[in-house]
Amino acid sequence: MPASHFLHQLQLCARRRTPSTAKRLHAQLIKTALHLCVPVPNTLLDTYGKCGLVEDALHLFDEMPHRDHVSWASILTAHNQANMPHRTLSMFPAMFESDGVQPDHFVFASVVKACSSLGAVRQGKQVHARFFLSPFCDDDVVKSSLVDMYAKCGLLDNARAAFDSILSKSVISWTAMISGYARSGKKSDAFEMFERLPVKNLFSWTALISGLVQSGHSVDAFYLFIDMRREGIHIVDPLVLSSIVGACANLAVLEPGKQVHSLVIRLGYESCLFISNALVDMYAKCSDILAAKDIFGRMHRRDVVSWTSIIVGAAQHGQAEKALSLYDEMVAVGIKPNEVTFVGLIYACSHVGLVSKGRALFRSMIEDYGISPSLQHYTCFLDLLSRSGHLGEASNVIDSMPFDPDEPTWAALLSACKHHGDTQMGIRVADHLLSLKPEDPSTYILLSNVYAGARMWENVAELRKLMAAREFKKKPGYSCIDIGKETQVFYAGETSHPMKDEMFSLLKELDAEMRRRGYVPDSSFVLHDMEHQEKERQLFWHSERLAVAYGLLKAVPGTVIRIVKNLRVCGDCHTVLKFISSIVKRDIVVRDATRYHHFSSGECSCNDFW
DNA sequence: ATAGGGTTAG
Repeated sequence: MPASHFLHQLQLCARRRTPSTAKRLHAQLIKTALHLCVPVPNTLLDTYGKCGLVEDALHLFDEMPHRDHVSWASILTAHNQANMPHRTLSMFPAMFESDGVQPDHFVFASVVKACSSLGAVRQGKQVHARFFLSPFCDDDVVKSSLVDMYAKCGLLDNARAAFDSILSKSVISWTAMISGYARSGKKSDAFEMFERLPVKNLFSWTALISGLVQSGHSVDAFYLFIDMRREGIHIVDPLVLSSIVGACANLAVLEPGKQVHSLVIRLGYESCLFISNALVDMYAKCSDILAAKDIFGRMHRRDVVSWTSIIVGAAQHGQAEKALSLYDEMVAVGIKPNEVTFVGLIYACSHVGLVSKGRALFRSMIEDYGISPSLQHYTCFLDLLSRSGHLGEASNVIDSMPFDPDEPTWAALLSACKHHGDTQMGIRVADHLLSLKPEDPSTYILLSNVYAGARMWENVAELRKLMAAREFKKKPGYSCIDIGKETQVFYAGETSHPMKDEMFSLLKELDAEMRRRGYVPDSSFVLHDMEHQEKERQLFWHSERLAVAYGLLKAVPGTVIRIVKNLRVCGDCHTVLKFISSIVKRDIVVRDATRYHHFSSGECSCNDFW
């Protein structure tokens, strides 16, 4: 059998990604002693890489008596493809230091890509300099990868300079630049480039749409997706679908989410792993945890993202025990948790006050899985400790952690001091928090309550001065509710709605019944300086109450009322919604800025902590 | 023989 036959077979195998065939061909090559004939070793290396067998590729690479720039390009690319860009960068210097081989344009492209996936600007710039001085400095492919590298590192001007230096711009160069602008939230630049792009393919549309989703412009992304469908672009690859499912998740819009889901089914991508993962997350974020569980239950294959999505979903919906039992199942089937999984797990423990379980998980994360805790892990853990009254331990953790605590961290501790009546510590924390010049209006409410509780009026006065000086604008609160196919948005204090009279009398009626059942309005959640009566009136017109009233009037009787709020639910509305759920015997689900509240028979899934 | 753009969980 001639060597050319084997080369052909290997290339076929690389294209079809069939690792077992690769190994069989390798064995046959050794038997026929062809495995040393140029270019067989390099082709084998490439095939192993493409089949996902990096370790075998590396073994082969180490044994090679003679390595040229093609061998190097292949092994570096293999590591990129195996999602090990770190190894690409750590191996690269040995190319000239040990083998005396200079990088060519293929090698440059691979190394720049590795810098790009790691966000390693410093090394990226070094490679750029080396490329600039090399004989390959005119190569447009390397320049495209530089565009991507700078854009991913947030250096849009450098990316643009690289883009402008490309002599003959391909659709790939354009896509890299558009994606860079979109991901960085430079919406108008992204749109302008996209308009100028002469031929738009699925890749270019996907780059713009997914970039916008990542930078929080999910509404724009959604409308673009509709344009793309109208243009008749064939969705031959499901990646754009995962972005658009993600857009529905970000916006917490269940109806459009369901429509996208049915499109996914029509196009035949429902069983694609990362699409199912995105769907699980979308349903959880749209408050339909049952649908999320259903998708998860029907998945043929589940990876760490699938498990983490459902664990985080269960935790956020107040189902802590479920989250923890899912974790046991996940470990039992041999899936290794990662740092995101532990965020969900510690969050779950914090929800139900499982202190020792949370401590054990925090330790296990470090000791069993070698994950060093991030600020987010510390924040979850601190939340757990302080909520359950372990204030001293929480304060020790703050002192010993390798991060500077931020506003939410101190605020969580302060809220716990208030809740557990530790005035001494509360005042210390409050003073510290105040010195950080907080940004979040809710921090001021908390501080004001703590100082007022301790009768420290001069501090309350100072707080007011500070707020006036900072002139921070309170974001207007709004709540959305879907009735059938239409969405209604309610702003706080809204008085122009066509159904306002009916909503008002319903709320009045419910208010009377609530007071009979022992409800006392808690106006400490109203920030502004005003008369007591006026404060109560303000509470009465909070947007979530308007949305609930509308839902009770318009939604099909007996169905779950789902509301999405942009800010956090205030403490008084939280009490009111619990009362309403028991008075009208309806389940109400509110997704606020930080968590999910399932109100049912007078109780809430968040255990009254939020 | 080898390279560059779009992908899900906090």
